[in-house]
Amino acid sequence: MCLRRRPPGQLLVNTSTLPSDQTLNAACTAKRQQILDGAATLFLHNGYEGTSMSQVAREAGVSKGTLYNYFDCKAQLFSALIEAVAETKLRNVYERIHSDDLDCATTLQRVAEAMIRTLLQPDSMMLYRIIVAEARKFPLLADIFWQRAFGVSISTLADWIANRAARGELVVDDPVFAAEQFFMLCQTRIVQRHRFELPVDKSDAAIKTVARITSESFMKLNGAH
Amino acid sequence: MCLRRRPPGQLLVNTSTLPSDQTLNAACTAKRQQILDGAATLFLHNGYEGTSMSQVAREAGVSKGTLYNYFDCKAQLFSALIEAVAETKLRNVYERIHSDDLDCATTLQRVAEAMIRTLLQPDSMMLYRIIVAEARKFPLLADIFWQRAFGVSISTLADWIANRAARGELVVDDPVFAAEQFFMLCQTRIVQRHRFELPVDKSDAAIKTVARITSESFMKLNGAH
Amino acid sequence: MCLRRRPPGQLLVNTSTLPSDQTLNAACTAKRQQILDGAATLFLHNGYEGTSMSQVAREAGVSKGTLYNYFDCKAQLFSALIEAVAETKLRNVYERIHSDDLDCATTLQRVAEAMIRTLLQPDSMMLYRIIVAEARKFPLLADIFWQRAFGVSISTLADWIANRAARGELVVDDPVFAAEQFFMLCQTRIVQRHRFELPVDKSDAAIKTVARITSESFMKLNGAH
Amino acid sequence: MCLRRRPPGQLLVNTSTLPSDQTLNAACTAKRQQILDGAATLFLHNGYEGTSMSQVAREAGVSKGTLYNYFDCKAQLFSALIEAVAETKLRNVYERIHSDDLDCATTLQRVAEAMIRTLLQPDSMMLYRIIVAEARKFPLLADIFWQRAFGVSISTLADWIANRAARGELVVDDPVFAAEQFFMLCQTRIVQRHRFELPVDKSDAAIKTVARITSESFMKLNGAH
DNA sequence: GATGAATGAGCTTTCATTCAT
DNA sequence: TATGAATGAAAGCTCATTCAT
Repeated sequence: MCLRRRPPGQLLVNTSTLPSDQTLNAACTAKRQQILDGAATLFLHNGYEGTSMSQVAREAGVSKGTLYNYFDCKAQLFSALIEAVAETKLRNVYERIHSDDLDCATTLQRVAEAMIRTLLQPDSMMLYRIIVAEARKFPLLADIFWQRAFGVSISTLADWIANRAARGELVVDDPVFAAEQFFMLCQTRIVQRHRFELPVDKSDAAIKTVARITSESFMKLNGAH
Repeated sequence: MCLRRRPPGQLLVNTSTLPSDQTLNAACTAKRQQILDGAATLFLHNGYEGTSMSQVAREAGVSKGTLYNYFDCKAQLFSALIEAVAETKLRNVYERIHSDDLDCATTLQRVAEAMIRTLLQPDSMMLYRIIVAEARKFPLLADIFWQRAFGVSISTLADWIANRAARGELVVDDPVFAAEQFFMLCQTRIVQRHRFELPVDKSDAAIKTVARITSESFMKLNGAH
Repeated sequence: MCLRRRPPGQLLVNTSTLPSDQTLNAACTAKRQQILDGAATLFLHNGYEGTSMSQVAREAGVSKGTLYNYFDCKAQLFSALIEAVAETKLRNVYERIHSDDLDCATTLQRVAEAMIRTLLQPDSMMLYRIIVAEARKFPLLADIFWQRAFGVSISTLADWIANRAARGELVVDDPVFAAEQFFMLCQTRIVQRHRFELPVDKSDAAIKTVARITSESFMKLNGAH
Repeated sequence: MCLRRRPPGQLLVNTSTLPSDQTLNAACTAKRQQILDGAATLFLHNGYEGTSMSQVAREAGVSKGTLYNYFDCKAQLFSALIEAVAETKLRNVYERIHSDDLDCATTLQRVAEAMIRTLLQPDSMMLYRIIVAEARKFPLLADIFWQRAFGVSISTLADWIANRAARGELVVDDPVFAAEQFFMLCQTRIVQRHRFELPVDKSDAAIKTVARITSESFMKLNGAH
């Protein structure tokens, strides 16, 4: 048995025991991916407790036995899934950051807009919900999520900020902290309220406005003047 | 065909049917409170799905039947609990705001510090996790939480900001948005990372530093000069 | 607000979704039959509400999980059982009708006797009790019971009556109504009283007497003279 | 404790222990009637298992404690109720029989019609369902029902038949059996089918037709010619 | 006598996991 | 390796009955 259903304390999933990518042959990987695809649909819709292994098996088109050939238990499947999903979600945000032939304010506004839109996507929103909800049970998960999603965004932006500071366009002591502030400011109003399922204007115009204010605020805080 | 346990759509709990603050007699209230206390311990530790009604009964020292005499179903108990908890959690934050004979920067720094400390408390942290996780299933919950916790903090701060702007100490177009930005900035680094269970310096000094930076940032954005 | 266990209205079990007589493989059918056998014992003894799924599982020698692998819910198991039982119960009655080289009165007396004996069997009696008791909750059940049991008997007898009328041995306007009257007359005294658990002579002789009177009555009502 | 919830064998309620009518003071009787009225509504709508003591208490406007002051257990309350209800239900049927200044056929047709209408009433129908369903568990109940309802009707009609036979209008060997046959014939088609919740024409015309056929049939079987 | 809060066994149903084929 | 039938613990919830007030 892998795990008790309702663990009294922490539910530790040692991700180091996951079959790592390099040692898997192709056929195995294909089936594994098939399972992960099915799992993604369900976990991101219904959460961890709301998804049953039978559902995953059906959705993925494999038997329950096969499921357990590839993943030792539900928690491990979940971990593997979040690992896979987190990686791809915020990619377009920091790709945006690299297109940096524009002035600071404009770039930041575009990044802010991309960030807001990404965070509002149903998948991302659900991912955030799940990670925050299950972070205590799956501490490694949050770590993975941070490293592959938020963390990457922050360090990418921090690098960009340091670069612009070097050029004299910004004046920044701690680029990482500044980047973190920037991402927090992005979440003002729309993202934050949407997380609480509160009614809020999520129109294009509203998003652009928050993005603009965020960019302007950042420039006020860290601009060269 | 057969009754589904997990409804596909929303699980609406009409909180207006909760025994409200009418004149419940003392005995009734005492037992009710006893149940809520037990429920708090468990729900705030293990989340909604992770807590069973049997556990709550045992923890509260009552029988399952008694549980259901006071609350129609698990969802309603949960709702009532969150309602009760949310109310008390952020109270000290906005009480801090009213002690306003100090200069802006100092007041804001104290508010930021109180906010950070509150959000870092295990209960608050768990409350945030649960609300975000279950907001889809319990839309009214998030609403309550917002109205009694975050919402109150924001509008209290917004009022203070408007007041200081009237005095000429701040220059602010949209006091509510400014307040929302302030609270987002409070969550930079420590709170945010703690939510993801990432290692982060949560020392007094670290908290004071983030509070100071937050206050300074706000003043840069909205100060009279 | 919360999910009610007992719906106020009808409990519809769409029997068309029951695994029908398709080509179920042998193993599946064997286990299914094993469950139905256990269910028959209990439901026919204790009725629908008086039988629990745990009891059925124990009686059938399977786990509760297995029960639910074969039947979606208690109502469906019950429906499937009644469907299976109803079919076999009255078969020997209408088989009796086909042996028709005898004169009318003798044939009818034999049919009446078979009918009375069948209706007095503990299983049939209990089946009648259950169907009548649960007809409101399971309208399709009564329908099935009628179509496979009483209905078949009536239409078989009605055909026989029409045939004899064509031969000039009977004079009948409405063969179906005549058949219905015949079956009601069969239930006079012994069957009726037994249904109410009243003391009544159920001896062979008594049965033969009622059968004879029934046959004679029918001939008086519909005989050629 | 009065009775186990799910009795393994028979559920005997010794009705001789019911507080008999003469020894009860007025106040007590009033409350008792109040309870029985509430119980009638529920038991006749939802059956024995489908009715809870809490519901009865609420419907009757008394506390559960009071319920148990007047009736030792659910089974006894149910017994007392059926006893009370059965008595009143078929009264109008045999009252019809006494108005006997008409010719046989007409009287019988009126009695048949009254009988059919009575049996089709929702209360009577439900009473029949309940008695038949619970007869095994409550053997005394069915006895009571027979003695106060069906039995009275039969013996009243049998007396009338004997009287008319003495007048030479009928030729009957066994008036009781003839009466039983008459009541069975009344149940042909409409009543029988309605018991199985099958669709059937329950119009005034249809009822009159069955009543007429029943009367004619009886006259054919037992008329003076 | 009347109340209704409290009890706890029992109900239907779900689901992670195993294992014979 | 893949299957899916089988398991059984545990879930949410009900209800006849008791008893302190």
